[in-house]
Amino acid sequence: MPKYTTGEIAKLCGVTVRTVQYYDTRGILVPSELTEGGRRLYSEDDLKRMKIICFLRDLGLSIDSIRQLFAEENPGSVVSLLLDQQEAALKKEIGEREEKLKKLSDLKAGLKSVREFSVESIGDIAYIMTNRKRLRNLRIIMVLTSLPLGILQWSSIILWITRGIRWLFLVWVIAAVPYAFFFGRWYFRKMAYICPQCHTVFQPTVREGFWADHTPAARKLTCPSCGHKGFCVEIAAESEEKNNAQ
Amino acid sequence: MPKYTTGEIAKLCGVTVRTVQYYDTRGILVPSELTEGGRRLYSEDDLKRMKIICFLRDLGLSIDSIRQLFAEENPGSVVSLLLDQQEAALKKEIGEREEKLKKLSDLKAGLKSVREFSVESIGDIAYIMTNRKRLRNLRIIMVLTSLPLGILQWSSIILWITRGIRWLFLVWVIAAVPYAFFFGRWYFRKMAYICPQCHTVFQPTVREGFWADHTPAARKLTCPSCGHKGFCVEIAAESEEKNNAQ
DNA sequence: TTGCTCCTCACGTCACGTGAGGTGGC
DNA sequence: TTGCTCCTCACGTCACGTGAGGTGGC
Repeated sequence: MPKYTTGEIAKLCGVTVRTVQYYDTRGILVPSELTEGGRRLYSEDDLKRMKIICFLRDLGLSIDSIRQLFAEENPGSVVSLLLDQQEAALKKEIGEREEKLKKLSDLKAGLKSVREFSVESIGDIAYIMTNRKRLRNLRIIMVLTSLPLGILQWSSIILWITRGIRWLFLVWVIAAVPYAFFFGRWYFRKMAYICPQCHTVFQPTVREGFWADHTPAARKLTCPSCGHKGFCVEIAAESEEKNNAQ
Repeated sequence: MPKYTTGEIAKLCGVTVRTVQYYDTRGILVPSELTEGGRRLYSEDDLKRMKIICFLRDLGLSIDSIRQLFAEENPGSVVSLLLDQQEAALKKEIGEREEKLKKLSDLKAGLKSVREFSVESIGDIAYIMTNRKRLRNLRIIMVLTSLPLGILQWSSIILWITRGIRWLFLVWVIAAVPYAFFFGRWYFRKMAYICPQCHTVFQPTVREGFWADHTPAARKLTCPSCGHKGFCVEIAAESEEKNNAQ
């Protein structure tokens, strides 16, 4: 019957000597013999056991789980439980990492649109990312509520040009003015803007916001905190309950 | 300017007090003020910084990476590098976990075919799994080399039955006998079997293997180690170089 | 005798969690 | 004064890696 030293076991199983020693101290692979000098000697069975241990570790099972399995009277029932647990754990870990990857690529995309990068830009982008869902919802509401007026606007213009009918255009104007007034109030209460200079989140007055130059995602405003005037990214404002809670 | 305590910062960022304190000792979020009693006080800027830290930690960046980013003179160049590294690391981790999942489901499938489970069965299945590729290759070679003889066999039988021509069958017999002889020698040098009793890997004599009862994956053999007679799973033997190396 | 292998401490890793025992601040 | 929060050690987590200093075995 051949006997293996620590180093031989390690080489045969593709691990370090330290690992073999460690499994001894953890009690999952105790050498079946010791020399007078205190050196570990492993039997053929020990080697087989070590290979099983390495295989299970390679699946990600913890040392305690492996010990449990070896200690169990009828391991058949435990093994499938452990494997199912491990499968679930691995799937969860993969899910977490995929979520992180998603956030990473969002952040990267966000960074591309930043002109002058500073570490604080990351905060802005993070803020934009977390509020994006609410922002999208707000924009959908916005488009839907202004749709009837839009249709009215264009049909009245077409009628005016093609048939010379002007009264529908007048109807639109009469409808549009109060709509713009109430809509503006609603809109600038729901929206907020990030100053690219001092990274403060602020809400402009309705008047300033309404008349400000803007793109689909930003608006040229003056930051009330630092006085900087420039295009500020639009985000959804914190919800009112939160503001009240403060 | 409001000042935040450790607990407030923790609550606003969704972490524990201990984490906020820890970031202080690690030097990535040092409070801008201390009370006379030694309590930490954080400014508005500290809060913003903490939010950035939490966001980056949520992507999986290490504390040292984050420190690096804050310390950098022009962080724009570093940030994309760090994010790319992190993306690669996450993808690698996902890949590793998917590999483990694959092995797990292979092991589960293997366990289903085991009648009487013992922990050693795991070793057998692990062994089968690692050798499976070579086994498949050997079986492909086996099928391909025996294909011409098989065609000869069946065409000779058909000719005999339909037209009464017997000489082709004789040709097959003359060809098949030496083929079987050499093929058997080759086959049982390449294959090995696992004893279900003592889990030893062994190679039978050509004679025993050749005449043994068998299924596509197992063969009824007597284990030279423990004397157990029963169906032993077929695997690819260790390659000869390895045997010589021992 | 000379390398080589192995031995046992003992500390380090990473980002905190968990008490213990004490104290600040409303 | 009473809770509540916060403070600083200091140890634990998990599976080893990495020396240091010493020794066994061919």
